[in-house]
Amino acid sequence: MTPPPRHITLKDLARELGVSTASVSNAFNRPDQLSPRLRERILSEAQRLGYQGPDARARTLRTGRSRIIAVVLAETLTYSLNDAVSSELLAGITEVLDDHGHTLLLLSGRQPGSAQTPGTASMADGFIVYGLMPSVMLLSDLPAQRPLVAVDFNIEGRPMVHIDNEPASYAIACHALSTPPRRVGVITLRLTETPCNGRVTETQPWLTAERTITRARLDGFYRAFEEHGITPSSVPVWNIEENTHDVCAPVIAEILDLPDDERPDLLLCMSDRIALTALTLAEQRGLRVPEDLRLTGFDGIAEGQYRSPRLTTMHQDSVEKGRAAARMILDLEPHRALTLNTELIVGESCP
Amino acid sequence: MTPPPRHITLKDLARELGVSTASVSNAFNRPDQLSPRLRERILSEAQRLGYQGPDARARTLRTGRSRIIAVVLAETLTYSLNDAVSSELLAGITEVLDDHGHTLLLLSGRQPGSAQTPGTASMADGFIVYGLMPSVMLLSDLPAQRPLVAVDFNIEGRPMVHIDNEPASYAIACHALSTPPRRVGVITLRLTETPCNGRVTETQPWLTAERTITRARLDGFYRAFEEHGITPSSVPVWNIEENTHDVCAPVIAEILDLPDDERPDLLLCMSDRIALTALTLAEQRGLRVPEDLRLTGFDGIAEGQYRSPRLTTMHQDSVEKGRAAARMILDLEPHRALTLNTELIVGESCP
DNA sequence: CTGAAAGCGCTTACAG
DNA sequence: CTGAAAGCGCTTACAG
Repeated sequence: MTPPPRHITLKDLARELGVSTASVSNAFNRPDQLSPRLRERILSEAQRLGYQGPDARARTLRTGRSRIIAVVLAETLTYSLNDAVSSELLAGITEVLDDHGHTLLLLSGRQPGSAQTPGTASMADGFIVYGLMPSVMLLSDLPAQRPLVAVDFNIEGRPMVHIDNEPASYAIACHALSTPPRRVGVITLRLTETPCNGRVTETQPWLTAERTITRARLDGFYRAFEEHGITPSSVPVWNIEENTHDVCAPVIAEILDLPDDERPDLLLCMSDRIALTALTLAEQRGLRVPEDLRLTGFDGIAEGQYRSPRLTTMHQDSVEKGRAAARMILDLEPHRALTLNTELIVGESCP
Repeated sequence: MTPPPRHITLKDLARELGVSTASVSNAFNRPDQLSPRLRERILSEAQRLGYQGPDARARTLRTGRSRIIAVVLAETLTYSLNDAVSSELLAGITEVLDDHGHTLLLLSGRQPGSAQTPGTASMADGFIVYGLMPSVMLLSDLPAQRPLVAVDFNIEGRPMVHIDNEPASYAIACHALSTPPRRVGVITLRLTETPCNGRVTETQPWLTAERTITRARLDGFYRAFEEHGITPSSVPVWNIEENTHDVCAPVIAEILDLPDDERPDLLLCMSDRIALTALTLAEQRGLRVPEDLRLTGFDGIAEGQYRSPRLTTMHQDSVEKGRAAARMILDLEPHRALTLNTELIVGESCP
């Protein structure tokens, strides 16, 4: 007896059974291409020898399809996995991929490591790109021939899934301004060209609307301000560099610790994460929400609703965004620019 | 002029340049194996022709290494991506993988789709398995020869990363019981053999300690009860089927809506998610925490600390768990059973 | 320092 | 219904 080979292959199995490799392959992949009896014989012998089925690595090279879809995230993977909005997007994507026998590979456009191995990207059959790429991974590093869907931003000539940020922001600002504030403030995300975690001054250049959705959201706020007799340039803007509690907290603290006659009594925040941080810090300072401070968020994440006061926010369906992007990448839906609806949620933080 | 080929390969490039395929391969993979001049010539011609570098699919077959590590999650991907604890684990894993040029593939042991394509798993160089597998994906479907690290449970003969659940639970229960409660209750996760979302009765069979970490945690609670003169069997136990707000809420509501003389004034919860849901529902009912109800959690997720009252909980470092598992799978650390420390966090929910 | 050649494990027209 | 043969795109000893 020879010792069993470390690694049994389809060819080994075919030789063992005295059939061709084609029949073994067909036994696993196209049951209609061989007699049930032969198939049964092949499958049971495979089981006996511990052959787990055709190797995905070889199949992928041969067929040109890996059944892997890569999601390229603009932020770090650590951020994205812990952020409610991108987690929901990923959940929506995986839901559709899984239903269709595909698997998710996570890539980051921001991680230093990714630069070392641009190669792995070429494993994927298609790409879903979420958010604008910063410097590290250039879109041009992705295989140009393969399908690609952009989420929340536009790539010339590529399908896209997004929401209409300007009208959504306009709507929530109008709701908030329907009760006139004494002083309104805005907290933005990634607005300035150079990093700025705090009050935005007149002199700092802003990113263009092509580089950040913050611009479209700010446009919506400004339109509402003007309609309510507020001069946009008179409204203070604070910018947050990363949408996490730890990065938000010092900026929010700075705002809440302003003297009473300077502190806004209405804060329009560009994410629920920011608004929730403001809520916590306000409570810690004994500021009552909404009596002393009204707050609005954006996104409509669960955490903002499973609490009291509930957040007033503009809900976007990130799960559906992910599903739609996945359906397009799998060609289950026509490639196009798809705009999803948003919905105002009125909670107690800004009735 | 012939039209440019759809897809340029290493071989095309070599022919174009009049060099061997070996030199082109070396230009990309082993700079020391050819003269700088030739390398430069190859690289610039590659750029000119739009060749993005050796195809990962072919390289993977040839070398036997994909630089992909699969994480197999016991829960659905949708749950795992939205749960703070597994998100942190994934973040820890990706951090290490990325630093070493590897990429993360997400597999679920619970998704129906996975069963259709057991093949994709064989793309991965190694596997990190998180939590006990339910019926759908059997561990035996994974390639037996490849490295595998188990997280939070034991697979005979395989390395593992976990925490010591019994002593950790004992410690937090002792802290809580140091102020004697009038009535204590326990809320568990996945304790019973058949699904049960609510009060656990005497007759329901429990999963064994090999099947759920809940048993070890309950053992810790019971040891503390006995030391504090409480008969474990007298303590009511409620079980939660899934660690989400929506599944927790009705069970918690049932507990909080008990008549005053039956409602526990101390609830030991097996996760922060459960305890946070209890906190919200208690607040909504005007129950004061900790005066009317003391609560402890488990896990130490950020959401429990960025609020007031902060949760009293047992912190486990899920990020480090992920890092350790990833280091083992990449052979950066010896394969063994690694037990991480836990730390009691005393918040206002149970001072 | 460079090139010719074998082969990773599979799938798929195609012929019988 | 079954089998012989080509080839997916690359890497790697090995010879020169």
